[in-house]
Amino acid sequence: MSTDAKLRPDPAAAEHDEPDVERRIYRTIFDSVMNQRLTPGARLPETQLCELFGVSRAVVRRVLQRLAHDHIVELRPNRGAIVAIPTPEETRQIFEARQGLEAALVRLATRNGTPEDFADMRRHLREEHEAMHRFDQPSWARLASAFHLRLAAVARNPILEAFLNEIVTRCSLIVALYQPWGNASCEHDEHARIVERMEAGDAEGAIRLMHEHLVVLERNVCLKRADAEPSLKQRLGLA
Amino acid sequence: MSTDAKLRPDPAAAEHDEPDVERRIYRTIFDSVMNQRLTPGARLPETQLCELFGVSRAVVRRVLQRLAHDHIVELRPNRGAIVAIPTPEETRQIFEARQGLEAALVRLATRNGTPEDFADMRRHLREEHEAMHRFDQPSWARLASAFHLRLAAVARNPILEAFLNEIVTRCSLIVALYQPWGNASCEHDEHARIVERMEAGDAEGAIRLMHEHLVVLERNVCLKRADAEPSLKQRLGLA
DNA sequence: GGAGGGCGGATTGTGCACAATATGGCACAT
DNA sequence: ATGTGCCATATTGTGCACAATCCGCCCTCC
Repeated sequence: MSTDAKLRPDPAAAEHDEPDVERRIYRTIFDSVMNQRLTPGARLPETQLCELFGVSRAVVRRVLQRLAHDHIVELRPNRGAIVAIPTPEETRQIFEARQGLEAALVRLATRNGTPEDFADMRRHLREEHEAMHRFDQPSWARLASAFHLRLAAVARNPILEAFLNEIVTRCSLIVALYQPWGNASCEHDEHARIVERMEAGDAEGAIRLMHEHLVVLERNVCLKRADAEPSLKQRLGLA
Repeated sequence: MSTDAKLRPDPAAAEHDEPDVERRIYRTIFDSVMNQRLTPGARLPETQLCELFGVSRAVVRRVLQRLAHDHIVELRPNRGAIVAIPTPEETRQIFEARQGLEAALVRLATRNGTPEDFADMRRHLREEHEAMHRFDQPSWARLASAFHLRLAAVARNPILEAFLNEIVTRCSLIVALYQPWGNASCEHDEHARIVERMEAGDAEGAIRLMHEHLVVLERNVCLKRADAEPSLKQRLGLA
C-alpha cells in the first residue's frame, strides 16, 4: 500500500488532488525563492525535481513553465531551468512599474477599503513591527512584502493585485541578488503613515507617501548594486 | 506540396526554428482572437491544432498554456480549451485596471517620448482616421487598440507594456462578446488630443483626457451589456 | 411518456522511450 | 605547457501509445 497519490486503489479517498500537487510544487519552489533558500542562478534539473516530488516530467515542466511566465525562473532551451537573475536594467524597470501600480492600488484601496480592512492592516503592521524589533529578518522581509500585497487585496481588483504580486516577487529576487544580508530599513513607520492617510480618505497624500517609500526602497537596492557578486556556486538547497 | 505556409513537408529545410514555430502558433491564435475570427467560447481541440500547424501535441499544449496564462483562452481540465469568456465582473475589473495602467503609462510616455515618437503616433493617428472614414471596421478596431499599445511602447517600460498588452487583449475579447457589431465611436479625436497634451509635456492633462476616453469606451460596452443574451445563447451552443 | 442508467465516441492526461543538444573532460598537436 | 578538437555524459525536447475522463446518445424501466 503505497502512500503515493497515483497508486490509490481506494476510490473513496478520490483523487482530485492532481491540480493540487502541481500547485504544491509551484508553492514549494516559489517559497524557497522567497526565503532565499534558492538564490538567483540556482539550477532546477527536471529529473531531480521529478524524484523529489514523486511526479513525472510532464508535471514538472508545466510548473517550470508557469514559474517562467511569472519571471521567477528562466527557461534556457536545451540547457535547463534556473532561478531568474534580474539585470540592473530590469531592476530599474521593475521599480518604475511598481511605482505606477502601487499608485493605482493606493487610490483604489482608499476608495474601497472598509474600516475592517484598515484595522486588519494595522494589526498586520503590529506583527511587522514586532518582527523588526525581534531582529527576525526572514519574518520581517516576508511581512514587509505582505503589507503591499495586503494593500493590493484591499483595492478589490484581482487583476492589478496579480500584477503587483508578480512585481513584488521579482523585487524579492532583486533583494536576494543585490542585498543578500537584508538590512532592515525601518520602513514600518512609512507603512503606518500610508495606512493612516488612506484611512483618512486622502488618496493623493497616501500616494505621495507610497512614492517616497518606494524611492527609499529602490535606493537601498541601488546602493548595494555595485558589489553584486554573482554567487553562482553552492546552491542545491532542497532536500 | 501545400501552399499553406503552416505545413512543412520539406525535411531538407531543417527544423531549428522550433521556438519560432511556437511563437507563430501563438500569434496566429492571438491575432485570430483580436480579429474576432475566433470568438469567445470557440473550442480549440488539440488534435485539430496539431494537424493544422503540423506539430505535435506537446507544442500545442505549451502554446495553449501560455494563452491560458495570458487569459486569452480557458483551460478546462479534461474538457479542452476554449477562447476565454470574460464575465461582466471581470469586465469591470479589467477597465478599472486599465485606468490605472494607462495613467501610469501616459505619465511615463510624456516623460520619455521623443519628438520622433510623437510624430510616429501622429502618423498612426492618420491611418486610424482613414480606416474610420473608409468604414473599414476591422482595420479600425485593430488600429484603435494599436494606438494604446504604441503609447505603451513610448513609455519605455517593457513590464507595464506587457501588462497593458494583456489588458488590451482582454478588452478585445470583451468587445467581441458584448459589442459584436463594433460601432465606431469616433474616438480618433480623443486619441489626437491625448497625443497633443503629451507632446506639450502636460502629463496630468493627458491623463485626464485618457481617463475620460476610457470612461467613454467602457460606457459603450456597458450600454450593450444588457442585451448580451444572444451571445450567451451562442456560448451555450458552442460549449 | 419521462427519467435514470449504461454505453460509445471523442478528447485530454500521462508515462515512456528515443533523439537532439549542450557541457565538461581528455587526448593530442604545436 | 597551452590551445584545440573530439568524445562521453547528462539533460532537455519530442513523438507515440495507452489510460482516464467527459459528453451525448440510446436503451430500458417505471
